[in-house]
Amino acid sequence: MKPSIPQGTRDFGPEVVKKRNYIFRTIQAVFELYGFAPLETPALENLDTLMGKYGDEGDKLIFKILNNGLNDPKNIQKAQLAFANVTEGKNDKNLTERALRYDLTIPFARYVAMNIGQLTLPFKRFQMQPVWRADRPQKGRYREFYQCDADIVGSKSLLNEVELVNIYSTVFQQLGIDVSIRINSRKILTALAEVCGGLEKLTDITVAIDKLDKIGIQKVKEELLSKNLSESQIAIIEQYLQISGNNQTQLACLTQLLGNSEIGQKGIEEINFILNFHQNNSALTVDFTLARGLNYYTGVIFEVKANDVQMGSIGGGGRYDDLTGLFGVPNIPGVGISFGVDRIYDVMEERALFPTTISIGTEVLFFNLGDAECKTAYHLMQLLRNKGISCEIYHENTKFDKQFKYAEKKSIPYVVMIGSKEIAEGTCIIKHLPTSTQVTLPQAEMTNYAFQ
RNA sequence: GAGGGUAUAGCUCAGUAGGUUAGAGCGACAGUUUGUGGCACUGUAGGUCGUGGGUUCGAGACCCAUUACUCUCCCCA
Repeated sequence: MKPSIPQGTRDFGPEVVKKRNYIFRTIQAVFELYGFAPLETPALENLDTLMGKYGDEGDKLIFKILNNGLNDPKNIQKAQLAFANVTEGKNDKNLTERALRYDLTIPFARYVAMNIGQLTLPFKRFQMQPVWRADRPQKGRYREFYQCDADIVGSKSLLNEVELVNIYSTVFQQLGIDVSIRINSRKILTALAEVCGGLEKLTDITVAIDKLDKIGIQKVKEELLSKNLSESQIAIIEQYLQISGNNQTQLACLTQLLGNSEIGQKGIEEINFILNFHQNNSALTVDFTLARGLNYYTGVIFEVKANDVQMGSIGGGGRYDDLTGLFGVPNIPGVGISFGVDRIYDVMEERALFPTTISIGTEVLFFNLGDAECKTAYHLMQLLRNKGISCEIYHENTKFDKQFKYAEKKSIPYVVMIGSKEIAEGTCIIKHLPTSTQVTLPQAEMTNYAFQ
């Protein structure tokens, strides 16, 4: 049998894991710096928990897990009936009642709803775990990928949004990725829908205008036309989409267009509040075409894209006013952001942004030059390890050539050579491979040598 | 869910209008070199050309099917 892994999943080799961990470490350190506490939830959730939370398209992409014991005689009939239901597009508990986590936000909401009595609000948590989507894989899109989320629940304050923007800026600055953080408010989009065709058109409108930079104004208009919007309504949307200029100019134009709408005004105020805190943040730009697919957002929404790289968004998030209401605990507002680690990795790889230092593993290789020599070397090596220096000893007594090549291949900068001559003298040779220089030291002084 | 592309050695790929024993570079291994690697030279190993069928005197190449991978659209991190 030819070994393989499922489509859209990946193995991560040692070098890749080191680089990924660098990203995780960076993000986690910033999360902690801003006062977020860690949380982990199961890979599996009850299907009920997830269904209906991500929109119709989202529901289709949830990986469902087949129940066990379907072949048990007492289950067979139920299973067959259930299967018929499923082929009609419905879910049936007799066939599947668990699913793989689709994102980290809904499981978090579920956790908050279950533990609301124990939590001190506002509750700030971060979570870095894989999620699964039954999507067709392509560039920058995987079926298993990691998200790093930070959310705050139990606070309506826009200060939270301000903080989240700061987290985005800090992380991407530390990683060296040049990004633009786009910001909009669902309230503004709602106001637009109120003016053009009513709230039931909100999704159609947002989906269409979200594609503007991809398909152009003409195609967007065609799509809106096909969704039964009138010419005059489309004209307003076109005006809306043509808003341009710097952040202040755009807001001024928008106020003219939607300022009469109460909810529109609120949206504009929100954006203004955040911009005021970030006057010197050139990465932050308002973008009224930003919509975001997940339909639980109700307020400010974010999306982060790497500049000058052909890649979908590498982060996103927004405010949701009543996510826990879905689980029976109403009136807990929340806001959060997410980092797409896998795409961030791809961007950093493409841009060669990983520091070279993160790939260093073993620092010192001890040569194996015979039984007695090996024993001496081994004890010296343990002394070095006790000082926190990572060491290896070559696994067998073979010629220098091989041992050098091993060190070179693993990018081990130092080798320590102890042969019969050194044993007799009580010395050792430390050689630095990159510079091809070496020193001979008494063995007792080796642990004081400045390996670096 | 819809539509493209690719599949030849461990890796990256050649392979010309179908014609004899399927090639290169890199890598691996061995030697030149039994206490000093990277360089160089020499040599060795490694492929039922994704799988199954068909056309043909003859198929890596052409046709059909199938599988895997990859990209685009929808949607999304």
